[in-house]
Amino acid sequence: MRVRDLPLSPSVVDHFAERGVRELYPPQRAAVDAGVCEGADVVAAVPTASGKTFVAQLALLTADGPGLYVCPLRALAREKYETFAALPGVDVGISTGDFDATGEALAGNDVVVATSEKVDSAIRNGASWVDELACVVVDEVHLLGAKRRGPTLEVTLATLRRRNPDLQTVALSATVDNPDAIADWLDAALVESEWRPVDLRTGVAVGGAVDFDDGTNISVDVDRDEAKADDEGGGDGEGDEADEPDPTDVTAALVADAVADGGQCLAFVRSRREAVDLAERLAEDGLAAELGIGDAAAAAAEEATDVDGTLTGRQLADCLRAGVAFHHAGLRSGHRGVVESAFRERDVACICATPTLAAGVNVPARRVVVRDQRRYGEGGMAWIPTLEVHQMCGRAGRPGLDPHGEAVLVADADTREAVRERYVEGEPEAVESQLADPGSLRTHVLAAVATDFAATESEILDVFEGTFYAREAGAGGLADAVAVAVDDLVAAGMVARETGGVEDYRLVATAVGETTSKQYVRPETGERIVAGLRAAADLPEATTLTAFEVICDTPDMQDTYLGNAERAEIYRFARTNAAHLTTDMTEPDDFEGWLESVKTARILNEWIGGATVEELVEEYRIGPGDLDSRVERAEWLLSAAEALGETIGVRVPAVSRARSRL
DNA sequence: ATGGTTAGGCTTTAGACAGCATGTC
DNA sequence: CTAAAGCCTAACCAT
Repeated sequence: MRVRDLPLSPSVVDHFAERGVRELYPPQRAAVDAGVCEGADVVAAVPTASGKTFVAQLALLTADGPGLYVCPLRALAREKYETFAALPGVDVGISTGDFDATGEALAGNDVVVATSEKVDSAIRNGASWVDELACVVVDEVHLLGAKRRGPTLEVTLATLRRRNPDLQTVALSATVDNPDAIADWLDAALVESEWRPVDLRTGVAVGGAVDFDDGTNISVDVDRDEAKADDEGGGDGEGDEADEPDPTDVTAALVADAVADGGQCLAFVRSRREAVDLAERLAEDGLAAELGIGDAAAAAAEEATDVDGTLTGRQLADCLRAGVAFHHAGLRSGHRGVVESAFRERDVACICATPTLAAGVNVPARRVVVRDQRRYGEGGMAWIPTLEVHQMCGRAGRPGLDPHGEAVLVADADTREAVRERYVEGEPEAVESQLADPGSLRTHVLAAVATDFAATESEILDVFEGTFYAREAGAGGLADAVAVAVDDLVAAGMVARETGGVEDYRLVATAVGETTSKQYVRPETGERIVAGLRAAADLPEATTLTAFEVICDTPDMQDTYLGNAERAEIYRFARTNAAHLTTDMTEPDDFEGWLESVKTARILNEWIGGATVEELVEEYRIGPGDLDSRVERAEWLLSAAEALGETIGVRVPAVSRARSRL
């Protein structure tokens, strides 16, 4: 099947031809056969980089009206925006929290690219363009199973479809265990495929020997570092443990092997620090020395240095000069951008990364090495989900550049079988709805009431009827949980029962509930802010610290790790500033959590007081990127606080002061 | 006394979405 | 239901 046989305009056909796209890949063909070009609902569960974007473009270009492309990451939204904008004759708009092409202008676009939260927010704020859509494409639908963001996605999709029954829905998913359930939910045709444009072989490495799933194997020389080699000579009771090479040495050898062969590599590790350590080690090994990476790498290092004078920045620059980089969420977006583009330009031979890179922007490599398959989480060390490891592995293989991609999981003799079974042969997990989570349900129940979509519990259930959860668990499955959510919201002062008759009442959002929903904060956050503002108004002197304490002590602010060594210091800080804090230290519900909030508040307060990134990063042991994200959230939450203050008629000047100083 | 080594204990641990109204080059 | 690695310090050992 050829592109020019599709119902596309000649200029679009030319556009694709210029990029070498003339023939459809098998999964794309299957999607066309399923009717993506004729308005049919389609779920495509296919591997990363097998041409999902093209399927999205087909749906959006052939739709009879404006289209919406929903994706989970802002960086991804930006990337898709660029590729859609390159299409001839298509007006594209983008709408994400950090980058918004003016609300009303979106109505005029042929295609809008947005994050799911932004679409949800647009619905809550009554944006008109969402009702005029002819087609919605949801990328990475398997995120339906994500703890907090999954419910948003399914409720948003359900709402869009409910308000617009003719809406064509196209959902793109990674390969998961139950794509049929997703297709069933959307009444869509299912396209399932394992096909990839570049073959991928996955192997398990024990020592320097790698066995791939296609029966081939390779071996690499593992240089052990001296310290390990030394203690092997001395130890006697260790037995065969001496024969067990260090996973980091194995990883380094696998990376060096790929690089020596002219390929680029991604190495995934468990923590940020280990990503940095590994990158520094590879740089020291002179990994990319003979690659002639020289000038361009120096330029990238310079760019990294220009971002800030942080320790992280200096480490990154040093690594880049050696043709290596690290990548994790503690990096500022400027640093991430430098690393990503340097890698794409092939000025970097290897990126050592945490999972940020697994699902983010496009950075294909010849070989992917997954050093750690277990990671610390709630409740100790746990296996990383198969889906996630598959996404890391899926980054291997660059079309047109590599004969095939290679993914190598580093194991040892004891774990080899478990790793092989779980990740090489194992199926990815099934996607499960998280909507029943009380916290999520509360926010979406409030949204339904606040937008006047529902005024009774049974109407709320109607709103949720189109949801993945309802399809899986049955319509009545949510009734009890919704009743609890309503009670909670009434108790929180977000929703009121307006009696009309004896047993007859209507649910109405209170002014506070409405503002909370529109500001897109969770009900608990709205509640905490309202209480905080009232308390702040009673304080003899509310300062910017007060404002920060209030917004940091909410579930919408990410918490900041509080080390044992710092705890006493933060405690003292809280005591000496007790007059400016809204919480009585002697009887907090969650003292530890509150102390963490105080730490975050203190950081933000010093930030507006003129402290530099360098100082704060040093003093509070957080990454530069962590500071940025907290500042960003603080801006949002302070504006929510201002809006809430207005609706309850409590003015706290410190809130506005803090906000303008940010 | 000095220097070096080791055992044991303590600390730390992935990621990232959202509002809104103006002003500016 | 589930951990592991780095760093610091104190103790210990050899010279």
